Formats: sequence, C-alpha cells, structure tokens
Amino acid sequence: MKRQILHVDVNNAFLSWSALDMLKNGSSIDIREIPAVIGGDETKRSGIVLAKSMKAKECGVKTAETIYQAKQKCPGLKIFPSNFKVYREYSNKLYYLLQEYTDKIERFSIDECFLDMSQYLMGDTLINKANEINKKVKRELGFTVNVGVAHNKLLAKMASDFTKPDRVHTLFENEIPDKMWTLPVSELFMLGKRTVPKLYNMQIKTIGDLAKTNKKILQDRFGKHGIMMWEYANGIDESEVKYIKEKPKGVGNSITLPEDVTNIEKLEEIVLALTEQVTYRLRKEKLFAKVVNVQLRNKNFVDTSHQKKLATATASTKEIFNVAKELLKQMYVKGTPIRLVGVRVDDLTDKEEIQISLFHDCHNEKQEKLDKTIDQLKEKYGYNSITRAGNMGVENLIKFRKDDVK
DNA sequence: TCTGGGGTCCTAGGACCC
DNA sequence: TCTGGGGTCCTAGGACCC
Repeated sequence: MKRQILHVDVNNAFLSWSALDMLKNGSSIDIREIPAVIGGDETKRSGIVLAKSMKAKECGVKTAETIYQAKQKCPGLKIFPSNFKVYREYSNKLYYLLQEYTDKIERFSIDECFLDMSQYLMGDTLINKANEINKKVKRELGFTVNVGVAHNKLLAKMASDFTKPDRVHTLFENEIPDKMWTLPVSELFMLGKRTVPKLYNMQIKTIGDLAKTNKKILQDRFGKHGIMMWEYANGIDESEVKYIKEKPKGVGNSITLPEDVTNIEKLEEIVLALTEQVTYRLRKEKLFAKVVNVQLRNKNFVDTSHQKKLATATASTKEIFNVAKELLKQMYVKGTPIRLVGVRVDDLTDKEEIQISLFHDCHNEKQEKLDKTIDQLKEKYGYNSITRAGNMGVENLIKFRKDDVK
C-alpha cells in the first residue's frame, strides 16, 4: 500500500511572517514587495541573510551569505531583524490549520511540515488536498506555501522545492527521471558543500548520474552516507512521518561575540551566562543531562570542543557550570582570540539519577532550591530579571530569546 | 563592518575489558 | 621477544539540515 505524503514549505518564511507582523502593526509597506532581507546585525558580527524577498532574490541575494555581500549585489536593499516570537506564532497557526487535514503531522522545522494523508483520503486525490491546503493557507493566514505531493517524505520534500512560490508539485515514481534526475546533484537533500565537490570529481554531476552509480562504490567511498545518497537519488525513502513530538536529545546555546575575547575570566563569565540559559531550558523541559560540552571558535573560524560525561545526570546550574569551567580551562590556549562560545548538554534523561553516596549531603538540595527559585522569578518577571553576581554585564551580551521564556 | 544559532547523526581513534 | 580480536564506552570533529 503506497503512502500518501505531503510536504508543506512556507515561502520565504521569516520574511513573509515579518511582513505580516509589520502590516499588522500599521506599516505602510509590505517588505515582500521590495528588495529586502531578514538578517543579523553586522555590527555584532552576525550579519548573514536568513530570508530574502523575491526582489532580493532577483538581484542574486542568497540565503546564508553575508549582509555585506547582499548589499553589494543589491544596492538599496532593506534589512530587517528577525523575530522568533512572531515566527513561532505563525508556525503554530499553520500547524493548527493543517490539523484539519490529518493528525499525522511532523513539524520538520519552524516552517516545514510533513503530512501523512494515507488514512484520510476517502476517494479524494492527494493532489486535490494539496491544492486545497495551498489555497486555504493563503486565504486564511495571508502567506503562501509550496506543497510537495508524493508517496514518501524524500520525494515530497524534493517536490516542494521545485518552482516557487505558491505552487503545488508532484513527484511520483514515474516522474523521477524527468523531474529529479535532470537536476544538479547539489539539489539532492542531504548533499551539502563538502560532498558535492567529491561527487563532481567522480564525474557525478546530476541526481541521475548518482542514481545510476554503483551503490557499492558509493558505500566504499562515503560509508552509510553513500548508501543513503544512492537511495535518495533513486527516490527510495521508507522513513515514517514522526507525528509524535520527541524530547530533545541535546540542548545548547552559543553566541558570536561582538568582538574577539582573549581573557579567560571573561570567557568564564560568558560560559556561566550560557550555562544558565541551557540549564533553565533543561529544567523547564524536566530533563537531566549527563554530558556537558563547551565549544570555542577562534577568529579564524576554527572550532574546537571538549566534552565530559558525568557520573550522574543533573540539571543544576552550579554542577554543569563547574564542569564547563573545567572544560574551558583544559581547552583554551592562552591568548587565542575567541569569536564564539557555546555550551550544550547531551545524553538527556527524564529522571535524575540519585547518586548513591554515603556522603550525600544537603548541598545538592540547597542548590536545587536556589535554581528553582531563580526559575520562578524568571517565569514571573522575565528572563533578565535575575542574574548571578559575576554575570552582570555579560548578560547584556547574550541575546536572550524571550519567546523561549514565556 | 565577511562568515548565526539551533539541532541530529556519523566516524574514527584510544582506553579498557575479556 | 614482533604483538589477536571483538566488544563497549568515551571523546573530538565533521557533515548536514533549517
């Protein structure tokens, strides 16, 4: 029995959603109609393009390139900041609308969903449903989506990526040679900038070339990834629509600093502020972590990371910070200018494992109470209402995502 | 004033055990 | 006295996604 899968992809999501928000707040211009991008702040060294309008795209502006490059290509380009609180609201609106069609929805990202329509078609064709969704979203929510129609997730996703915006595309098995094999191999999902040049060297230039390459050769060269790319190129994907929300496997926060830092005390303060964010999120999800990881990026964009596995899972700010501080000390080469600092925790569990110790003291309990009190204050008065001593000033560096707080 | 921030999964090497 | 081999755990780094 063939599955009936749709992939819904919001066109220029961040830009469209910011446009709607601005219009709602009385703006006289629709930034979808002018050369515009949603991007970071160059003065904070986070100046990259997150989303672009069609007019900006016509100038050759690309997602993820620098604002500087975008401006060069497109003089007069308008730049607007991102607003994830707004994006989450629109993402939820889309999700609720889609729930009228099926409860088997996987939120693949903030602006993409997979729908498994297999049980709900009742004589209606999948294409009709796709068109209906496309029109209903535009009519009721005011932004456009592409909808990909296929019998598995990979093909539905490839289909929604064809021509944009506001389109419905099919990619059934018999359409693969015409619609997919003709595309450059770089267009295939999961083939990025590292793999594509290697394939080019092997004279594999289109998805069709890849599909016809011997699977064993790809396996020998790329391992599991090789098998996967061969299967994808041939339209093979048995993965399910994961409509049940999974707990996160890791939680992390990182920040690009407005200027390079070479002072370890300063780095420690930043690690503390990041640890507070991470553990706050951890406790909110009622999770405990067993692995602590610290990442540094130097001014030449070289990343290093160190991690440590703990004997017992914890969500305590103090415990995780102590480990993070040690990791930082281990890995930081004195004098290296640091551009980015990150703290993340992995190996998450639902339950706190109780450490069996003869010397189990009231230390942990005390610490837990403190964390809880701080969390409650943050819930009530906002994330920045309370900070640890020694953390003042650094807080202002860190871009807190308020939408995660409330 | 060129290069974000949040994730997931995989690989390879070393330690350690039997 | 020339060095097995399989298994697991841990760590660092890389690749990819949006």
